[in-house]
Amino acid sequence: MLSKKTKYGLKALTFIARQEGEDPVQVGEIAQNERIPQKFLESILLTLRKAGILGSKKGKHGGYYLRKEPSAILMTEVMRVLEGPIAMVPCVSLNYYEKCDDCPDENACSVHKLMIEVRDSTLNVFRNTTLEDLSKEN
Amino acid sequence: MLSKKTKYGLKALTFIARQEGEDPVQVGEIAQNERIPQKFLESILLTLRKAGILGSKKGKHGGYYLRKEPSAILMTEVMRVLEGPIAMVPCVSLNYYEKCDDCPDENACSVHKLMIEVRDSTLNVFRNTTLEDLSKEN
DNA sequence: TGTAATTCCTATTAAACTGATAGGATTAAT
DNA sequence: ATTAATCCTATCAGTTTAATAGGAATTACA
Repeated sequence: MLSKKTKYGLKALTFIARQEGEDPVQVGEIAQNERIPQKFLESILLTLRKAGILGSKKGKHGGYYLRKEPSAILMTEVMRVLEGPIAMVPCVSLNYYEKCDDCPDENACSVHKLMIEVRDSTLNVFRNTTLEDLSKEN
Repeated sequence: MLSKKTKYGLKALTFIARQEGEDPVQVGEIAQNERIPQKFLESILLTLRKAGILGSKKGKHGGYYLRKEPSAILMTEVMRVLEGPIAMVPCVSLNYYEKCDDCPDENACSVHKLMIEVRDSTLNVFRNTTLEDLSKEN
């Protein structure tokens, strides 16, 4: 399941991308338009900022803005920040690899084989989708 | 993340498939060989039986066996039984569709678009993988 | 210089889910 | 009968998720 955190985060990024060129976008405005609990959204945008995807301006008239062009923001990056590893199993993760304690031989493991395929096909989608793609109306 | 339930279930099915042609395979044997907590595995195999993937024989010399050829058991079926919907979001699920309460227009939703692509690519893997594929010694 | 508006940070919470265990009922072979 | 297996229900501790609360820090601007 996709967590609400990720869902909200993606919606917020899309919202900001659609405003681009103007002033920073405020959490309150996003929350209202996308029907996201504001306090929850605050913490999500903070995460995206710490990950370097968003920048922020504090104080009155503050808000959030993209650090890169929407076309330069890949879903691989966003999903890893919000949802964590893309692989469904650590023993198949590119960025967060971990050996299974049970499995004696990874290459003989049927789950391992299957999960590599799932990872690759999902990765293929995320690598070929940018925030710009998400932001297109239609 | 793939649940342990699914991971254990897949390993167990693979184990049974590799024995095929002989007597029913006992939970204890699978548990030992695959290092799975036996009681937990019992409940998993029960689920697979109720879903029609496994058959069982009770009492002494009892155990579990496949109801179909390994080559006829698709990962779509197995994964749905063990892990639930393949889609990461209900509004994109083929078999368990549910509307989002927040989203006013599904077709305008950026998350929706992305998750359809992920679903399709994952589905593509599961539709083209059978238990026979998993069971091949590499 | 003060006030309002905003991000930033930490802590807490209720509910759900996960992984596992416990105990015994039921069934079948010998 | 006895033994060995599946079947079934309940329970539990731990983790995660989604959300809330409260206020500190920062900035615009009158």
